[in-house]
Amino acid sequence: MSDVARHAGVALGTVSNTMNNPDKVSEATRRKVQAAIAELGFIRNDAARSLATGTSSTIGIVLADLSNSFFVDIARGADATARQHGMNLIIANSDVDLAKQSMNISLFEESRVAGVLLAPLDTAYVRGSATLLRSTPLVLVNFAAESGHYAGVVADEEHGGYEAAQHLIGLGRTRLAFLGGPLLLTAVAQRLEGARAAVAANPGVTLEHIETRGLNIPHGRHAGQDILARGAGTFDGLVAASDLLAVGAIQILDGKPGFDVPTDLAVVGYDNNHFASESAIPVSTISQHGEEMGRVAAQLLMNEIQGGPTTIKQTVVIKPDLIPRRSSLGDAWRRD
Amino acid sequence: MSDVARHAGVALGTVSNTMNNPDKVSEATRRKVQAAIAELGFIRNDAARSLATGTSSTIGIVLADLSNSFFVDIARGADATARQHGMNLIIANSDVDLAKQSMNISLFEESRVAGVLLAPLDTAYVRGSATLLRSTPLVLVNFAAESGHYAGVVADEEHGGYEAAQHLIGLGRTRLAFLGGPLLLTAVAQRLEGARAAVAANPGVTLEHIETRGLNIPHGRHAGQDILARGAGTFDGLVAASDLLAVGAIQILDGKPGFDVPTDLAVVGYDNNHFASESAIPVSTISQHGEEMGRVAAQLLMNEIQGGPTTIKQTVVIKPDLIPRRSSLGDAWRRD
DNA sequence: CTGAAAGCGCTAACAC
DNA sequence: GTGTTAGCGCTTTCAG
Repeated sequence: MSDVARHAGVALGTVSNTMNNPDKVSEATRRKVQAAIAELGFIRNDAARSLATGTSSTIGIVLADLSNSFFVDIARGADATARQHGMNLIIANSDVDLAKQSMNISLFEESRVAGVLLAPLDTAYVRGSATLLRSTPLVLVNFAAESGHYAGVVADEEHGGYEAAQHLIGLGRTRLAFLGGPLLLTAVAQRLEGARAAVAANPGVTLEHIETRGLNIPHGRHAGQDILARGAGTFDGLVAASDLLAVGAIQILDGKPGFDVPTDLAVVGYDNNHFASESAIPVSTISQHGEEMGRVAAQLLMNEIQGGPTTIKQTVVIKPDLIPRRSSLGDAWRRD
Repeated sequence: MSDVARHAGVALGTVSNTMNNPDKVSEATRRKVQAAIAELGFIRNDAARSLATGTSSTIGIVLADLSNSFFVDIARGADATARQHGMNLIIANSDVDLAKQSMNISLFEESRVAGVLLAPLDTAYVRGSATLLRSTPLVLVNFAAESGHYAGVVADEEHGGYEAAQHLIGLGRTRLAFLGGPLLLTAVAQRLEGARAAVAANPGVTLEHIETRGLNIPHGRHAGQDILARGAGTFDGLVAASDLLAVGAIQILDGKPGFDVPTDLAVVGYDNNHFASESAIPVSTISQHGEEMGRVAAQLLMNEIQGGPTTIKQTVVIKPDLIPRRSSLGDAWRRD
């Protein structure tokens, strides 16, 4: 930086000021300094800067699984509001690995980011590792903080499950199945609770839980075989805990006599996975609004960064919404 | 850190050593120090550390579009080899925005990462911004550096296009169409070249280019309408420049008389998009091996970080591979 | 605006 | 192993 100062024929402090307090520097000298910066290819050392100021203008987000478009949406939302506040967002991927998640958190902590957003692996696996961060502001995304120690934003999973089941019931379906598991995934358990609540509110409607070992397409295909074995007419409505599950089941069932989708069996998925609308039969789904969750989470983090540790740690709940498509509406649905 | 030293009853230098040169410290004192660290919740300040050493153990990757699973694969591959070398990988998303891309590069440059990987927006839009980085080692992914100033890893797009067309020709198809555009996307242009080369090598086979305005599903649907208008039998094989394009076209064409896929029209896509195997008709595709590209790119970067600026800037070419599925093989194909 | 200087938290080198 | 110290590149303050 002193090179720049010499090259521009100004004082070192003036160089610093043109970068940080441009209004304290006259138009003319500012341009001289910037010319020198460009000429020398000077790049300010952010490590030294944040050492000196004790602050940083970047925030980090730790994502459970980048392969899941839901998390990418969260990151995109967080990035948008971070930029609005003049901050940068950097991402670390835990890749469904608890050890990597811890490393990523430490990484951000040690590099003294202004704050961190954490979209952790599913709750059941995390509970217990209560103390996540002490000094750095931390906001949880898609995870309900137990202790109230952290601010956060979560989706109302139960509401989503309720909406899904209620949609099918509204279409006249009475013999429902809920596809999903394992139940130690709290999101799945809550979605099931919501579906049960909808059924309980509608006399004459039944719901059976078909537990799966996971939420991916192969699990859906496996469950599809089970449903097939139960015989046509056993169910006339299917709530799947994920879009992938729904697609897998549809791949097996649709076309088989007595299992036409949606005539014999109306299907609703969950997540609004990006390809759900492009699969063999576009899947009705529950959208969790990942991008909005990211925006809100980043906003909570900004509050905390500015407000200090006294800021109240609120948890914002985002309501998911139904997006009906062909798998439940049939020909009544049309693309766009 | 001096707090830790006092708390453990050792010298400041010893604390530094237990973290950086554990072998220079006796077992006993090392444990004392670590206990103090845990007790005080001490977190080493990486900004100060990298200021003092002039080095960093994290590398950054700037990705053109996180929504595209190809880039996520690249990041995953890079992360794997970075960890093998004891380094951390942080990600910044350009979100198909040139301005964000520049900001992200500067961000990493200023934070003095050990090196950066850049998977940039398509070449045509980037050419000209020749000087990307001076001081920080930089390796390009999925982009052919013109000047030889940067190391890089790219896919052999022409080979991919050749393979796709050759696959159809091998199946006895003779009236091919190539779907894709705009041609100022160099990847598309090169894939088309490859397809043309395959056709030229096989007398009696023809290929017509149907230009699209983009590579997404709606563009594919639009092109599908065009093909439909041309009448049944005009084409018997279709090479699409992306899986999304292929899916869109199939959505329109399959089922229409004379357009059964693959009987009347065999289709090959490109990218091995994660959902390509789960669409209405699983799409044959060309896989670019994103994860391997990421691994190789990170390895090149490691070489450069260790070897200094004298390291030769090589460009590694990864050959894409055909993954045949139902859209070209028909019933001969079985899942897995 | 200049010029000088203290200090951010750490590493690395020194004599003991 | 200890205790001390210079210095990484920047910000910030102060008198002029």
